[in-house]
Amino acid sequence: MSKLLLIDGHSILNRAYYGIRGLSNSKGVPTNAVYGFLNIMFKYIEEEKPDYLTVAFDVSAPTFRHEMYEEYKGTRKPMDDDLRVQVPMIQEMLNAMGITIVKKEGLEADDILGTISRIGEREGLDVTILSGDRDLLQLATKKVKIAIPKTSKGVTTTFYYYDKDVLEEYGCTPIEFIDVKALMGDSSDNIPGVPSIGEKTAKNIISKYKSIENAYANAADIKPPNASKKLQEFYAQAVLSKELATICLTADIDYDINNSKLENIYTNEAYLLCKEWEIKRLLPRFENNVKSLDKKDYKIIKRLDQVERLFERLSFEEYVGVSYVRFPDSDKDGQMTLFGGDELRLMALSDRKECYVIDLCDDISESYIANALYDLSCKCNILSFNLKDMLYDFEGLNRDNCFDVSVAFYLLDPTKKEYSYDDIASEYLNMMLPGREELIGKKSIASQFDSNKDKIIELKGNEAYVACNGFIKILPELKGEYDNLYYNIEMPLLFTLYDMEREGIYLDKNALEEYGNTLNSRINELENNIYDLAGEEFNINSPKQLGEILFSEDKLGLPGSKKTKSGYSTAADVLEKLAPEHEIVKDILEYRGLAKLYSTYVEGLLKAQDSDGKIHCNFQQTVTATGRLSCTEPNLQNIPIRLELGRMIRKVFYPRDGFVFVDADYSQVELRVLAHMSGDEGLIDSFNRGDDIHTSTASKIFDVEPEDVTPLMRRTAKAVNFGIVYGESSFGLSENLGISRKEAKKYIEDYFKVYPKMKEFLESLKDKAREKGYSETLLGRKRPIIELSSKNFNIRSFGERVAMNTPIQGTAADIIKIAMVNVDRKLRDSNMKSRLILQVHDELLIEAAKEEEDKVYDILKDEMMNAISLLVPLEIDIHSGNTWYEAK
DNA sequence: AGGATCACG
DNA sequence: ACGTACGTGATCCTC
Repeated sequence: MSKLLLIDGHSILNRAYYGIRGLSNSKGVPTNAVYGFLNIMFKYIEEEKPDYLTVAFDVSAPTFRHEMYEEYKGTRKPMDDDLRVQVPMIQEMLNAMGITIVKKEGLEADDILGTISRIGEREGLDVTILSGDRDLLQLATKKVKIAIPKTSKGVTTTFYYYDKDVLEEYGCTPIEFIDVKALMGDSSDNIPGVPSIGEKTAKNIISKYKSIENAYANAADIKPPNASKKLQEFYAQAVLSKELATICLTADIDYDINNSKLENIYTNEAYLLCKEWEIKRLLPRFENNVKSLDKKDYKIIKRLDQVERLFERLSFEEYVGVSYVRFPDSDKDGQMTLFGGDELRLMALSDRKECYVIDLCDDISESYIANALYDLSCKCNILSFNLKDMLYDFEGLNRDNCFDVSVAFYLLDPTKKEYSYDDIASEYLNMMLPGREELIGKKSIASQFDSNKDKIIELKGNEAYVACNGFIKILPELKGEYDNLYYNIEMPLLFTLYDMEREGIYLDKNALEEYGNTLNSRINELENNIYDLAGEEFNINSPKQLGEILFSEDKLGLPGSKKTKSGYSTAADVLEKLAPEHEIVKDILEYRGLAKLYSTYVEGLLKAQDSDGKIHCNFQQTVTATGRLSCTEPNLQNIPIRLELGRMIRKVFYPRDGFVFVDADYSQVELRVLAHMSGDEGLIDSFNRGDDIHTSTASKIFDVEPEDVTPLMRRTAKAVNFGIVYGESSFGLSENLGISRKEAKKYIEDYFKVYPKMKEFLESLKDKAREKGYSETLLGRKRPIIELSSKNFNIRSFGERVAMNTPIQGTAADIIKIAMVNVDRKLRDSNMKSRLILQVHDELLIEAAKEEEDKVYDILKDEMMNAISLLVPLEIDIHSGNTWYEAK
C-alpha cells in the first residue's frame, strides 16, 4: 500500500521555530525554523517512508498561535520577524528539494490538507497528516491518520490518531469533534461558539446527541438547563461556528498526486541553499545522500610524454589554474621530519574546460615540472588560490603573469572568513563541489597521501578547476571597478609581502632569554606575594578563580565588582579602580603585565625563531574587513611599545651585518584621510599649517589659544578625534575618558560645531552605505555591511559605526599599500641592497645597507608622502637605529 | 570551541 | 530602552 505524507507547513515551521532558538548564520539571518522543519520532515520521511509527499501553506499568515505553550492557547500573537523571514526560505528549500508545495489565495492550509487527504484516500493511499494543530483531528478516518508531535522535557513523541483513536481519547468521532469545537468555540480561530458552554458541556452534549442539529432538536432534554437555554438562544451562532470549524474537503485546488512522488530530496540545489544559509549541521546528511554530485572529471597523468603534451596544449590557453601537493605541506609545520621527503607529489592544472592532475613518479621529476611551469608562466596567466605560498616552492615564476584567486575574491567581499574553492564554486559558478574537509577530513594531506590519494587528487583538481573558472567568471569586475586595486596594488603587494616574509628579521635569542629570566624572577616574587596576600594559592591566570579571590564575601570581599558577564570582570581597568582598596591588586596588575610579556612575547618569539636565527612572519592579505594586512606566526604587528618594559623587547630585533633599521611611520594618517574625505576646511587648514592636530582640536573645542591647551584638554581632544574615526559614539568616548555620557556627548557636539562639515560627512557615509549595502574607500575598496539592515538596535548601530570607520581605516590601508609597492619597486629598480621587512599598519621598517641609509630616507619620504594626493599633506616620522627599539 | 584578557595600529 | 567605541592575533582557561 502506497503512502502519502501531508505536512501542515506553517504549523511545523512554527513548532520548529520555538523548539530551537537562537540559530542564525554569520550574516545574522535566522535559520532555526528552517533547520528544525527539515529535521522534523526528515524524521517522518524516514519513519513513514512515504511514496508521496506534499506540504501545505497558507498564502499569508500574519498571526500565529503559540503552540508550544498551552497558556498562550486561545490568543494569537503577531508572527516574529525572525520566523516570518523563514517562511519563504523553507518554501525555497522545499522547491529545491523537488517537494510539492500547495498554497492558494483564500484557502487555509487546513482546507488544502483536508482536500488532499480525501484525494489520497480515494486513490487508495494511506494518508498521514503531520501537524501540531489538534483541529486537524476531524480529518482522521480509517485510512487517514493525524500525526501530532508533542515535546515534553526535551523528548518528542508523536501521537497518531486514526478515527478510533480520536474516539478513544476524546470520546467523540472526528466528525463529532467539529461539533464539540463549534459549541465550545475557539477565540484563536475566531469561532464564537455558544456562550457559557465549555469543553466539558460540549463533549457531554455531543456524545449524547451526536450533532448540534440533533441536540437542538432535543434541546428540551439537555441536562444543565442553562446549556439548554443558551443553545436555543445562540443556535444560529452555533451553526455558523460549525461552518467555521469544519475543514473543507472539497477545496478547489489543482492537485495531481502523481506530481508529488517523493524522489531524491538531497538535490544539489538544496545542498547549495544549506551552504548559502550556513545550515552546517545538515551538510553531512546531504554529503551522504546526494546521488549525483557535481563531480569534475580529472585526467590523471603519469607519463612524461603526456606531461609534455599537456604543457604544450596549455600554453595556448589564456588562463590556467594550478594547485599542487608538495611535502612538507606548506600550511603545516614539522612534517618534513614526520613524513620524510621534500618534494612535489601532485600538480593539478586546469583550463576552463579540462582539469589534469599530474602524479609525479619516477618518470617525472620535480625540476621538469618546475621548468615547464616557469615556461607556462611566460605564455599564459597562472592562477592559484594561494600564490604567496606557491612562490615558496616555485620562486622563479614570471610574476607578471601570476595571479592570486583568493585575493581577487577578497576584493569582491572582504568580510568572508575564508575563500575556499567550494564556497567560490557554489557562490560564483553555481556548482556544488565537496570541500577539503568533506574530502579528506581534518588530517594533513601528508599524513594520508598514500592511503587517500583519490580524494587528494579530487581536492587538488577541484582547486585548480575553480581557480581557473572562478577567476574568469569575475574578470569583468577585476578589470572593471577593481582594476587599480587588484592589478596595481594587491597583486604587486603580494610579491612584496612574499619578499618581506622570506627576508625575515633577526632575533637576538640570548638577549631575549635574558630578558625573560628577569621577568621570570619578578613573576615568581609577585606570585608568592599574591598567594600570601590572598591567603591561599590559586591560578592567577584564571579570571574565574581570580574573581572569586577578589570579590567573594568569604575571600577578600572587595567592593563593586564593576562589570559582570560570566562572573566578575577582572579586566585591567576594573582592577585599576580597585587598586587603592587592597595591596594585592597592584601586584596582580603587575603580574598580569609580566605574564603577558613572558608568555606571548618571550616564549612566543623564541618558539617562532627559524633555524636561520630570523623571524619569518606570515602577512595575510585576505583577512581584514577593511583592507589592512594581518600578521601571524608570530604577529609582529603587536610588539609592545606603549610601556617601557615591553618596549624593550624591540631591542632584540636587529638588522644583519652592515645594515641598520630605518623606520618610518605616518603621522595621523587616518585623521588626514578624514580631513580630505570630509572636505572640512578647518581640519584641512590645521593639517596644512602643520599644527599638532590634537592640540588644535583642543583649542577649538575648549575655545582657548593653542598655547593655553592643557595636557588634559589635549588628551580629551585626542580621544574625541579617535572617537570620530571609530564611528562617533558618546558611550565609547565616555568609557574611554572615564566621564559621563552627557559630557562625552557635549564634546562630540562641540566637535561638530568646530568642524561643521564633519557631521554631514559622517551622515553621508551612513546614508551611502545603507543605500548601496557597502562602504567604500577612496580607492574603491568595498566592504558590505549587512548589519545596517538589522532589526536589532545594537547590530544596526555597529553597522553604522563600521560604515563611518571603514572608509577611513580602509583608505589609510590603501595608502600604505601603495607606498609599500612603490618603496619596494624603487629599492629594486635602483639595485639597492636595502629591503622592506615589516609593515605595522602605518609604519614601514626597512633593513637598510649602511651606505644606502640616506637614499632609503629619501625613498621612504618620497614614496610614503606621495603615495596619494590629498587635500592635506601626508607627513611621516622617520628614524634609524641598530635595533627596532632605537629606530622607533 | 569560545570567552576573557591584552598586545598593537 | 537598548548597551558599544574601529581593526587585528596570541595566550590561557573553561566547558
